[in-house]
Amino acid sequence: MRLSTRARYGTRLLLELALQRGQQPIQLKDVAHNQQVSLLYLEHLIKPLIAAGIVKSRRGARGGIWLTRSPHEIKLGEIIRLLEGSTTPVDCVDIPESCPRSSSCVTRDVWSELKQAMNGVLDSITLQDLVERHKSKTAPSETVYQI
Amino acid sequence: MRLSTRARYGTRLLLELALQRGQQPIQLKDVAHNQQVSLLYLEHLIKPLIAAGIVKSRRGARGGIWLTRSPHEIKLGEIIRLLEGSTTPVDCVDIPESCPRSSSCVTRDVWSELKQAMNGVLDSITLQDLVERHKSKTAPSETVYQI
DNA sequence: TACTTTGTTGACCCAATTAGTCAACAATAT
DNA sequence: ATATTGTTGACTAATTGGGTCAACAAAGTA
Repeated sequence: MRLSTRARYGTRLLLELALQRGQQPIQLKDVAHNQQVSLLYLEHLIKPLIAAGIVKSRRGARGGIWLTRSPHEIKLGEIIRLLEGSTTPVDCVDIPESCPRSSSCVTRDVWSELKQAMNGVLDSITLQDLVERHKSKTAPSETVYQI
Repeated sequence: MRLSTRARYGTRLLLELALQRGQQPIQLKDVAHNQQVSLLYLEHLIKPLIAAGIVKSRRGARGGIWLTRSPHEIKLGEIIRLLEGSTTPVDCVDIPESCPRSSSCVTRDVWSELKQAMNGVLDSITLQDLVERHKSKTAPSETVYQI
């Protein structure tokens, strides 16, 4: 049940875009550097995100990429499903015809519940949530700070 | 985030043992036939289950395998973790040292919540639950039955 | 005892997927 | 023009998943 690096790197890529959200497009090169991921690899990850319209890009000097929507309108589930294909633990949950047992299979029901639980978690968290969590991790409230 | 066939076949194997629970050991050959899975493959799946003590076996004529515990004492989570290694979506959740970002990484926190949600579902279901679900699927109550 | 049955083990293999690189190309700003 | 930056498709390397084979070990049965 491992998550692919596509999904993990992709999430960090988008988090980076959310954190640096501003006027300027952000360069893939910088994201690659900040997140310590190969630029060549990121170039491929970005494709489905652009295709889905979550990210836009501009080529050429001072080009780059940016989020098209506000971070609190982007659910993690959406990202993961996009990069991972689906969150289903087993094909038969999405495509009943892929297995003749589907209608009578009790384990299939369990995998379906598993998928729902996963989506439940992932759809309850937005990019904005990640941004806030990140801020509170890296810059703890001053009242907490001690000598 | 796909479940391996190990976990799926293994679950079905144990369900089969729970359904046929009785005096006689059950032969792997029969399970393979009923579940339409290669016997040669099942032989390997059974190994960790025996090692963990969930299943016992006897060789030779009229040998076979059987559950050592009552089905309502066997959680699905236990089975999956055994066959899949762990339910963690990412190594760093189980082994923080595997990534230098661990302590400050907000995506790691999310993957950790994901793991917990999955374990929550899987640990709330026992083999006995599966047995009952199976029975109610294959032999629906007579009051429901209609002409 | 000899033979049959059944589980056990380790080595091996094949295919698919994942992760990642390279190089040529297309667009855009200066 | 030319620097810069994203885009694309082909390619490769490594890993994993799924599965087979063959030799072996134990336990019953004639």
